[in-house]
Amino acid sequence: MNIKKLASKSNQRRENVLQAAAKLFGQMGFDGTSFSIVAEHAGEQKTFVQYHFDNKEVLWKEAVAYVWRQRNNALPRYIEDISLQRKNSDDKSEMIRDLCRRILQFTFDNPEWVKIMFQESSMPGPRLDWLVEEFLGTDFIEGRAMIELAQHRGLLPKVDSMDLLHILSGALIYLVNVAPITERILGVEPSSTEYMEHHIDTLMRILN
Amino acid sequence: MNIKKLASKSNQRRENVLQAAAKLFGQMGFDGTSFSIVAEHAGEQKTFVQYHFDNKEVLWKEAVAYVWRQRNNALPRYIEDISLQRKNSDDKSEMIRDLCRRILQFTFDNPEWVKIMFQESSMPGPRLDWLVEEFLGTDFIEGRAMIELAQHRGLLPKVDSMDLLHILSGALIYLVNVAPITERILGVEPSSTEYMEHHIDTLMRILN
DNA sequence: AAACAAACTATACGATCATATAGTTTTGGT
DNA sequence: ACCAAAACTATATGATCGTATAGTTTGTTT
Repeated sequence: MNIKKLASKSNQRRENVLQAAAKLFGQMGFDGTSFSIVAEHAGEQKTFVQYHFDNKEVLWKEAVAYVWRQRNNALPRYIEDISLQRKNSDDKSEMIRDLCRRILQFTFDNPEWVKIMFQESSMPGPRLDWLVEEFLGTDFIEGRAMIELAQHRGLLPKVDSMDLLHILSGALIYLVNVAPITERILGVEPSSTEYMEHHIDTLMRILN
Repeated sequence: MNIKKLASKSNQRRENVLQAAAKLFGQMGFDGTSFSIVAEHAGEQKTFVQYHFDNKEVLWKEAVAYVWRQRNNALPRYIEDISLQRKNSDDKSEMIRDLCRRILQFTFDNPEWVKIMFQESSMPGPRLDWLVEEFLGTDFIEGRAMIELAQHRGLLPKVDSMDLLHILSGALIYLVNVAPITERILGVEPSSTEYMEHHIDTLMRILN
């Protein structure tokens, strides 16, 4: 019954709308995204979108929740994988490097979560409050806890964990955020494996 | 005559509009900013704004140029100050720290340039092309040159200069970008001198 | 002071926005 | 087979968007 509901044709159309909405909200922002555009990108009627999502704020919230659901499906598993995968002390540094790699890869594949976070942070208001309460609060706290775990194992320098979280997040996310600019200026593709690996190499060298 | 033009009452009103427009474009994005809102915030009529700036794209470009004019008035001077200020080898590390401090301070005071850069980078198009050609191209090249100068003087680790530029920029800018979030979660004010100094301290300790 | 250009404003227009409501189709239980 | 409810769609409304144009004020030159 639950499965049936999840797999139903209706829900598939609904999910399509959420996917399109998430992408568009990330690209065009809240104001730049309209029911008509979302519907068009999802191959649906505008009224279909409005039927399933009462108003624009509801659509936005559900789209954001959709994005974070994907993020939580992907990233925590990475982290568990990594914390379990402590075979010998040789590949200790390999662990943190792998975590960076996975975060970078996920963010390149699903940049919406960062875009939306930055958008709302640029324009603090009720939507940012909701974001913090719903997702960002725990994200920050868990991120800090992970940093402290890595520090305790000697994988990261023992500086203020919140600062280090910001520095690391910034270094990784900035790469994704300015990727279109870098591509235009240097003529390289920052989302390519080679570029990412090179960037992480540099980051790791600095951290040791 | 030129001075008269710059100081004229008319030009003062025009500059006011540009200031309001820059702030609003940074906060609300291109789509979220309208002639009426800009006019309202500048204390002018909508048609006054439209008279001076033929269309929205012109208004946006002139607002961006206004922001970069301010940035170039402020930052390069800092850099010159710093490169001239090499008294003894003791305060070498103090130089790079001071540069970070000034960039951070300027960005907290004038966050528009980062916001606009990220907005357009999220939604690549003709506006981003214009931004790159007009400002970002030289910014990147000059930034890298400055990193390499600092590396040559032994102030920064000798890793890939472009990567290091991204890492440093990211670490500094991310702090500003998530400041409203940090404030809500930790209850501290990231733009305060104490927080900034602490953050830079951590960054410096990692870089040495 | 007359004339003319530049600076500014009032008004209007079509498009599109978010939203509301009334109507139609599809579905599931009996 | 029937019918009520759920799912979906067609159409309408008022607001605001960017833009255009015609009209008014202001300033300068002669």
